[in-house]
Amino acid sequence: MHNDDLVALSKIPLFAGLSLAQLEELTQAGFVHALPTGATLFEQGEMPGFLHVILRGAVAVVGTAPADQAADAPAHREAIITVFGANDALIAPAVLLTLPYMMSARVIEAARIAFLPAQAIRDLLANHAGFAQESALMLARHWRLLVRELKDLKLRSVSQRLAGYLLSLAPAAQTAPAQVALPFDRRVLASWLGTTPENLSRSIAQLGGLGVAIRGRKVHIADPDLLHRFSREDNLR
Amino acid sequence: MHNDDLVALSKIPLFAGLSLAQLEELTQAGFVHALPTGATLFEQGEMPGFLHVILRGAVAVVGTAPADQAADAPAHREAIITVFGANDALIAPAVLLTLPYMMSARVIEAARIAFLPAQAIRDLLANHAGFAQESALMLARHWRLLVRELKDLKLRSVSQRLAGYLLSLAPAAQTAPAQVALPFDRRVLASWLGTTPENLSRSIAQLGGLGVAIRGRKVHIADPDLLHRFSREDNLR
DNA sequence: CGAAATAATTGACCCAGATCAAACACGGTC
DNA sequence: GACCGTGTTTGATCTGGGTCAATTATTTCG
Repeated sequence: MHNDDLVALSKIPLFAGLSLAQLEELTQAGFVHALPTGATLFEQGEMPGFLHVILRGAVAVVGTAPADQAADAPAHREAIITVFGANDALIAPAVLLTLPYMMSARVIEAARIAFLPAQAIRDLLANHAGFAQESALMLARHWRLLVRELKDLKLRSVSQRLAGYLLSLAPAAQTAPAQVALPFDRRVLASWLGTTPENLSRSIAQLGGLGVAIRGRKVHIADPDLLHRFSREDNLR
Repeated sequence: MHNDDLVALSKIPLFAGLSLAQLEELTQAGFVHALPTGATLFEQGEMPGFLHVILRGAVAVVGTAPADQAADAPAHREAIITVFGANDALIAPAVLLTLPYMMSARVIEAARIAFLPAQAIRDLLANHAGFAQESALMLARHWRLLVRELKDLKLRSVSQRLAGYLLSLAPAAQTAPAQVALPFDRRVLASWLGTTPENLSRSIAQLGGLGVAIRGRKVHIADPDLLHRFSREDNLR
């Protein structure tokens, strides 16, 4: 494993408590891969072999509906459950519990990813108090992310979710007009927001009436405050 | 705190690693309340003061949409995000991270609940390796529960979710007809499944065609296997 | 550069599930 | 047993968002 990668890992809170020796032992049997958009890290149902840590890029975690084996096969559906970015560890729960993945993971933005052996991670959890503590805190944060998605899905419309998402891209600019860039293509964005590309288009058009102009991946938000009120977002993260 | 309660707590994996002395210290500043259906444990937005552990009964965790302050107030919506039962610890993430609750908690089945001071829990996380490890494992399990709900919501119909829920009530009876009882009233069930009571009724009627008879809270499943195929559930928990 | 492939938008239509409203079905209580 | 309130079902209608299909950008690449 390259030294830069080791340094990057050591800066992630989850591993910050490890001594250099421990970190080197952990990465001994691990490796780093650069993966292009579209690459699959693992499939739903597989047993986890590694904890994946994203050093750069982004990975979507997608759930796939059990295929219908009826004669009129209806194109197996799938949905992005959540997206992980740089410095995130990918699906620790399956790794820690030694249970099969409930979802598949696909690279959606060219990524550099560390593969750390699952057993070594489990050993760390059992033997390293600091690691266990950081694991708990990380999992707690991840839990809250999912809760937010669940609340969004049950309580807000597609347009509201889109509005909220656009605001989340803008760095805290509450009143001044903001200019942001969409990090993903429409298909990914749609699936993440829990809708279809067609509908996303319509929602984008709808937000035009609230001072949002989107051309390509460039987004101009004329009045963040107005948008925020429309999105009906609670501030709870 | 009553001694029976102490014993009950000590049997929960999360606290199993504590010595008797540590457990007593933890419960020193805590207490146990018996709460009727409808009681509220905490509200969305509040800062957590306690970790709640359910000794008996059940608690629903509900997200509420920010009220619309427009003139035509549209009855503030809310949705059950998940339900916790006996031996579950309620929303450790907010407690561990010292962040406001993202949801409210309401008793939906007469409950006996231990209130453990949040700060004591955080201290345990920092100082007790076994507790930190068990916390991580518990949070990992909870994460997978939410993932399942998210997948269900995005990929399956109300009837399919209902079918899956009914099967989850029946203890592993894969082939033989099964008789189960709904633990909650229709309103709660509907909200949990992500629908309305009216629609739940219709879904119930629909399942009649698959050998499911529901009268009151008694459910008779004539052919669990048929129901299972209809529900299109993957076995991933 | 221009053709082919891919991505995004637009339009027409459909459907699962929500909403509104009314009719029932009960368990309690007196 | 009659009364009342709550919980449940049924019916009619509406609608957000999905699906299908055709069109119009964008890329990608020879």
